[in-house]
Amino acid sequence: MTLNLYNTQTRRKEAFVPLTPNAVKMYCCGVTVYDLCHLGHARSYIVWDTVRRYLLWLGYEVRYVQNFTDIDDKILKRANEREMTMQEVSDRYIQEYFADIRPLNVLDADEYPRVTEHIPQIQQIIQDLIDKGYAYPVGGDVYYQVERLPDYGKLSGRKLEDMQAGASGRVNEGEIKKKHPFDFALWKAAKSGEPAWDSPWGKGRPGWHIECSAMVRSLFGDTIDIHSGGGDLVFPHHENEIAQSEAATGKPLARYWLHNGMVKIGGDKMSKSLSNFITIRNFLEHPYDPMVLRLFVLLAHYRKPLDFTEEAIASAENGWQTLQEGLHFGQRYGAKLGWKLSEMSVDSNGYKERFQESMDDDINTPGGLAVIFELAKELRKESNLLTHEGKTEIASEVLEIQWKTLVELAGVLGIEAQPEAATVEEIGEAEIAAIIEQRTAARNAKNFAEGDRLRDELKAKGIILVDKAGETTWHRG
RNA sequence: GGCGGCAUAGCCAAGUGGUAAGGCAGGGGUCUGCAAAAUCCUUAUCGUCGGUUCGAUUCCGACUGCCGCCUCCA
Repeated sequence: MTLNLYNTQTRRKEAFVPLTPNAVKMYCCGVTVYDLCHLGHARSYIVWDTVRRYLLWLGYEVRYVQNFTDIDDKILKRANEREMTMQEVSDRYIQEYFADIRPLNVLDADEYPRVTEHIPQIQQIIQDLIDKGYAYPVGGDVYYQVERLPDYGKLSGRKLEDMQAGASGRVNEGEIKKKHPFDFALWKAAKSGEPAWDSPWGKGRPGWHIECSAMVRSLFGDTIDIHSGGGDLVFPHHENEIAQSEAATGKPLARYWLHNGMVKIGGDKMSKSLSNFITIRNFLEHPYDPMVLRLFVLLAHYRKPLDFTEEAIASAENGWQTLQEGLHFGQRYGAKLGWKLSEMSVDSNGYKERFQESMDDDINTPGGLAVIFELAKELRKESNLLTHEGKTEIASEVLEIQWKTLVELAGVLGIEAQPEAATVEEIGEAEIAAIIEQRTAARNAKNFAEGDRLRDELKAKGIILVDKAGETTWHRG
């Protein structure tokens, strides 16, 4: 089986072959740290984390790097508003990033390079571009000259002459300095009061796109395997990264460009500028288990738009309950069934194969989840039988393999259940037995109202009664 | 204006040239005093119109609708 990934640059699914066998160099565009992360960020990092986990599961050695953009106009603005330094703002929101993203079971990156820590490398690549004639300094700024690169626009599939400058309605002043409207800043001259670094072109700071080019080159070398990010970064950000890096090195920047679809709310893209975003924090305050969000995201294919609705979340929440019951099976019944918890990797009924088949097809997580749900539902059923009937027809070893397969495959998607908390002993077994006895008496006397009342009384204390022929058993809900 | 994407059941969502996974929600039956659990059954001609084909939801074209990007953006 071969992993196929949809490459934005070629607009096709392509067989994934890393530059170095068994090792994957993956770079993901991170956040600009001036505010809390919203559900769009959550989707993006859950998706790329899942790709990373899948590659690991396939046996690749993955080096995953994700940057923090800690120099930016919006950070400066926020710093001024709050009378903080730029670094105080970015440090704060880097902390917040981890506080929000880690609970989603997104693995930490191997490295988190920051722009402010790569100024020399950035200046070096700018100098290289000037030396090679791809960039020009003007009055303290340095611009990339897009017309010098014949294939500028190859990632996003556009031509300079087709684009409408300023179509987004956000054109800055200072346009006159540029030779072409789509030339973009590699280095920006310092304005008074802003943090600035010395450079051959005067005091200033880096432009937005150059950081990724510089950090990729510095950490990985000329070419990486996978470069990922949100679909809204295709143009101009990634297009410009390609322009910079490939002009500077003469080598392809990335072999596979992967982009996730946007999260929508009420039909529109969730974004800062539309002020229609929900932060991860707001969402989890509901409260929802973070796994609900992870499941919601993975229930859709990563490249498609994902509409955030209450109904879809409710659906994910119920689905999570199902998965959780399957995932808890081992904890609940493993010991009782005499599992030895030995290492075994027998694939039962081709579950892993079917899972892999879906995931190999451009990370088709909905297909992978179908397999996971199948396992979880079977285990939930057996769990119910054990709880209510005290027995199951399925051999213990079979259940053990199924459960391990479930845990393994769910884990590939980063879906994990917390161990069930031991229930607080609000009520002793003797007391329960006494109430059951009272209830049995009431029921024998056809006083079902009293019987139901006693059942509800216990239910309120987390005790679920099950009437079977001749006896009533109980378990903690 | 340019580039790109999407349209599948009540909702979410995969997928395939030979009559469509999965999740959520719902309906009906068996069992039960009622529940719970189990179990059986049940809910789609895949946006519209053409074309190619023995046959298309799946390929091609047109149309309609929605969305994203065109120097803030995950």
